[in-house]
Amino acid sequence: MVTIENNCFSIPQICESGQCFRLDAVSEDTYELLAGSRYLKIGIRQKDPADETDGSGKADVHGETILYCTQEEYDSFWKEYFDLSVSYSDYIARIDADDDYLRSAAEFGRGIRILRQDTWEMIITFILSQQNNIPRIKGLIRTLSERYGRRRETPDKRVYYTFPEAEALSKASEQELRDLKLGYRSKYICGTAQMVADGRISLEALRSLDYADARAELMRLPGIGGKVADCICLFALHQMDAFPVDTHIKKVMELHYPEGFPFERYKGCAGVMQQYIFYYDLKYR
DNA sequence: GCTCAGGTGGTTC
DNA sequence: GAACCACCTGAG
Repeated sequence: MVTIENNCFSIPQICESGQCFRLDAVSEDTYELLAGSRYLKIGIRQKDPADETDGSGKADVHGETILYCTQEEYDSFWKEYFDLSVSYSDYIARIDADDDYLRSAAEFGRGIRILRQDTWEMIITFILSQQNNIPRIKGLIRTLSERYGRRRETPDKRVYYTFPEAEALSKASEQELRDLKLGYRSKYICGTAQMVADGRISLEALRSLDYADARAELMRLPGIGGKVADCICLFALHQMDAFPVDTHIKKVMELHYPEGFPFERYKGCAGVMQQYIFYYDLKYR
């Protein structure tokens, strides 16, 4: 069991930030996370509610997060996964003092972190995300895992399924996937799984490319355009200059940054700013 | 019935 | 290269 006290680390906020589709609340103060073939139970302990005065939803930022894993598992995997060796306060401190909108967004979502998730899992997840809503995406991933993943048990003897390997998915037919309600994305999943399984795209090689090259390489896969490639670059490859622009971000950009977003100023952390904006817009819209 | 949900790919001008 | 449009599905 590992306890983390961090001002900029909130599992509920990460859960709602839309970067991870296998993190769910199972009770008010307990979450379950599936990552690749791993499972993690997470407890949330609030600080004294009397400390919270404005009821703005920031309450969960200050408190303790309990990861139900060994110190060794934390050191070797989860610490990096949650990007906990990096100070997000430093990112927030870089925000333009005159940019009221971004300052508010960052304050509102200060518990968000950019996770370092599995590349293959993000590729499939964000192909499925197009023209789709979050609950349905989660359902499709669950279905795919149950059908093509491996059955496992948690320490509490609860059953879960690992994320399907490219090899396993490459053997599925388009019709099989359509029957699972993936719709027109079925063809993309088939094509992508085959290209990864037979080595036409190397996931390992993606890690060593810079942002522009990784993005271009990802876009060779069917069903992956600029937006989805940016999501994979940010949430899996940790390319912090990736700035996925979906319909919501596009509207915010038009409204608050008609002259263009200052990417130069936020070199190395534009993706974090995107997440603050996305989450703020999602919750405030 | 119609629109919309975190888009992509193909066609057209 | 910008502007269409089809594409599965389920919820409101």
